[in-house]
Amino acid sequence: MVEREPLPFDPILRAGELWEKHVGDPSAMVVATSIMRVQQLLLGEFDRVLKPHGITFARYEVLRLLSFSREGRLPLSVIGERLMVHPTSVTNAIDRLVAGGLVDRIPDDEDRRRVYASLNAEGERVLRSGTKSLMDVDFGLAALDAKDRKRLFELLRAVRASDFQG
Amino acid sequence: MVEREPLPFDPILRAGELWEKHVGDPSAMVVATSIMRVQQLLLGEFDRVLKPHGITFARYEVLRLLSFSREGRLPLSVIGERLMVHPTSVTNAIDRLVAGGLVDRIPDDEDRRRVYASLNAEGERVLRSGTKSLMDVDFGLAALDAKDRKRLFELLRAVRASDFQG
DNA sequence: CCTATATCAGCGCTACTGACATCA
DNA sequence: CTGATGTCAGTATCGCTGATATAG
Repeated sequence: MVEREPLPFDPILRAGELWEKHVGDPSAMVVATSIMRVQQLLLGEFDRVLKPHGITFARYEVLRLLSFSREGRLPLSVIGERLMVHPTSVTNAIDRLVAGGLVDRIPDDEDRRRVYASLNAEGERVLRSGTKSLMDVDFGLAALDAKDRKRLFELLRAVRASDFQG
Repeated sequence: MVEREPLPFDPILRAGELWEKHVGDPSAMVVATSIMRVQQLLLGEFDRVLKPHGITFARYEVLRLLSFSREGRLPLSVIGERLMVHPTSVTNAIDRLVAGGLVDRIPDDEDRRRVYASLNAEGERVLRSGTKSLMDVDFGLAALDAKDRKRLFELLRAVRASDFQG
């Protein structure tokens, strides 16, 4: 994130006005651009508050997913499926979590192609402290009240409808 | 983007249920996670439809910004300010647009520290065809009607309020 | 044979830090 | 001198392709 003075105008709103004049209906363009910018703002803040804990937000999500599983461990393929990331990205993320001492790789005796990623005690500690840091900054969404969060969640849910059934 | 079968359940909704049980109020977490996923979906689709035109979405945004300026050219510092990206990222993006023959670098005679990026005829052609491709897929937002787009824009605007005054 | 799981090498992209040259 | 502009080297992250080993 670059430190910057606030602009004297909303750059996306301005782009929308020019788009309407020169191209046509700006409703989809301004929303898409807003999504990109908000994601950049949030991810920047998350990585900044998680940095003291030695993890990125992507790795935080892996830790959280593991902690929510019944035995604190999941096959790498399942991790990729749930977090919607590429298999090689999962291998890479687990490599780094293992190197950081937060997760262990455990081979599956029943299906020997499989490897589990398993949250260990240090991983649980880092997950707890990282969660506290993220909640302290309200996940970057302090500007929204409960009702707004619910509306925003539902609107975004419609956009990612292709991810799941029902 | 990985080709994948839709999950039989919404993974973010499930994470929210578990979060509520083990951590607390999930309203901010599920919205933040949704933003990350929707951004990933949209960017994947944009880069896929723009690939035949030889540009990424980031470079598309530079072309669009230049085309909206009075003379089709802007100093690199202004580009970084408007698109909220790091100065070195601007240099990198312009490098690639120049290499692709879409933009020219023009030194400023009045302030010789400055360099303009200037949209050329080929850049205008690529911008037009790229815009058509993006509009053909409705910027990934075909699931939302006009009213939903407006509501989503306003909610996201509150989150990025630190970017601008007013 | 075909498919699934995980890994590895390598490439492209973006973001950033730190350093630097140039110039108002 | 101070501060602004742009560039460069180098690093980190992530996403992907293609290939490979292993196993069901």
